[in-house]
Amino acid sequence: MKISKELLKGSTAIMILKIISEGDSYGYQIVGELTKRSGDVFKLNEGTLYPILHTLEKEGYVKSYRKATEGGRERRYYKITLDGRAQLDARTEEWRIFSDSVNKVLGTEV
Amino acid sequence: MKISKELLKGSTAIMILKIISEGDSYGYQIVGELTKRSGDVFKLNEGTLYPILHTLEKEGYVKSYRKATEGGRERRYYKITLDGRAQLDARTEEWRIFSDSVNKVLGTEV
DNA sequence: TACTATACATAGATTAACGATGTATAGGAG
DNA sequence: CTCCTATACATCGTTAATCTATGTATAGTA
Repeated sequence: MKISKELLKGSTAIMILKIISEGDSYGYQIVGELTKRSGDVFKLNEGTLYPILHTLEKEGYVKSYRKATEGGRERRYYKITLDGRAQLDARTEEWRIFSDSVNKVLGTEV
Repeated sequence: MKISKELLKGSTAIMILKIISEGDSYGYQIVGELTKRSGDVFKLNEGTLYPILHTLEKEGYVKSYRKATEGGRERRYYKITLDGRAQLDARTEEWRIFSDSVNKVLGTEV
């Protein structure tokens, strides 16, 4: 099923931050990881991903560095900062409260 | 906690439809019901609610009718249609898949 | 009589995600 | 060697949902 892009709003950045928090990662890898973990539900567009990464860096939640593969290809890796970890915790809690509340209204609680 | 408005996007219309599905309801009542059920997490603005109601009606998911209270005050009640019920089911399922997927990525599963 | 809650409505601003498009390189197929 | 595909990063313009602000009007209360 294709998920409406509107549902996605506000939750994409935190999922990206979560993936980076588990180990330095680069753009293309993040897209793949998100697709895999969500069971093909989320297929992030590059036009969505890269601006988010730039914003996260500008806000100080991640730091990037360039590194070459064995093949000589350059990649831009992202590393989470302390501020980023705090932000991740806060937004994860926010997600929990939000989704609980929606479930209460919809009556889809377990 | 105040929930980021971006998280809300895409889930508001379905919550409104759900409330109407349980009994004819009018604007102001819906706002109050949503606030109550979510435990004060969702406090919908009127500027958000009314355009959504108009859109739901234009799409054929609800039908409205005017009715006066004992006091003589006019209210616009909304009633869900058959199409609206089908839409509610479909979007509820979409929400379930979406939130499951976010939880998978965030590792917040039970 | 004045204020507050109820009740509905619309306009403009903001913002996130999307699609389209562009650049460049590595690796494999032919 | 050449062409094609996958990888890798990037930006621009569009779309859409919500918000804030503002407006109108009436019922009930102080």
